[in-house]
Amino acid sequence: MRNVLTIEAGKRFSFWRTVFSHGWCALPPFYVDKADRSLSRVLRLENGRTVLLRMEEVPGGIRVSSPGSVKCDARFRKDAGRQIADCFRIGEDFSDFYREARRLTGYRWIARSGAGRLLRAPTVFEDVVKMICTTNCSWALTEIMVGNLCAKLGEEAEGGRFAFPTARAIARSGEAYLRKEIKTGYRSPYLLEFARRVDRGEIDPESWRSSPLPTDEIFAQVKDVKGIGPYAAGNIMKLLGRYDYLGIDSWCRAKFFELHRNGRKGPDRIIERFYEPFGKWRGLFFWLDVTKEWYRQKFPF
DNA sequence: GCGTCCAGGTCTACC
DNA sequence: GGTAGACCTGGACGC
Repeated sequence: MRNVLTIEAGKRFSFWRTVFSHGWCALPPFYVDKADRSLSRVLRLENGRTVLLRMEEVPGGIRVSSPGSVKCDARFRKDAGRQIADCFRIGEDFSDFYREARRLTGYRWIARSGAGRLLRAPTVFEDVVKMICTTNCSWALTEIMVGNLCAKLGEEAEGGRFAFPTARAIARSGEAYLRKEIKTGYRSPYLLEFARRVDRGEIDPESWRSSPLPTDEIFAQVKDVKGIGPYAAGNIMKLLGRYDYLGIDSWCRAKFFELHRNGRKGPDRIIERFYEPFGKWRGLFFWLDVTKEWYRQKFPF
């Protein structure tokens, strides 16, 4: 294993809080190795090559190493460093969020622990495809769908691991193939249409991360993708760094009513009203509220 | 082992 | 604008 890069992340950064921020770390081409205390990921470089990289926590940052024979020049370091920093949201400013969290009783743990960064893929395309694969099914089925996408349509990297497929690879696969081999079921035409529009350049999801457009306009563009409804769009917005939407699913809904209404159920507008005072950070406060116990349960060490 | 039912989020048709 | 039904799969359950 060869050290290839160290990414500075600052004092407030928590590697494992970010890795276990939600379910993405369990979906290929991310791989958590609890025994090795590392997160691996297959990256597609700008030169078209795919590499498997291993990431581990070091004080104030992330150490990146490679099990393979990657040419570790300045161009590689810049490219891989940018992609990994993007996944871990290193450049995102959370100071306003932490200031708000410190002000609120019951939420001070957030600033103390460095929670709040949600792990994301290097590309918005991958995040959107994965989010469609989380809709209307169990998590086990999501794992099957994403696993098949990588293993059957992604490019092979070192160690028998696969990259996430490109828009072109999905676009060329066909609906029958997606249904039969990838097990994406009725979502197949949605995935196909999205991949084809991206491949043809009709939509540019990557521009959403840096877009100066108001949040509601980006939300409308995200929701314009077939197969993306309020839940999926709200969560994609969080991965774009905009936290105005809650992205409520059945699990979060049940957890909220368990935490705040002694299990008494009600309509979603009760949840929306509860988080309205949290302003532009409400989506993040909502997510951290319902998943507060996750970290203690999932943290491997 | 087989059949049935249910959960999960979004789309479309209909009122 | 609101609602019902269809979409597809895995898992739970009963026989």
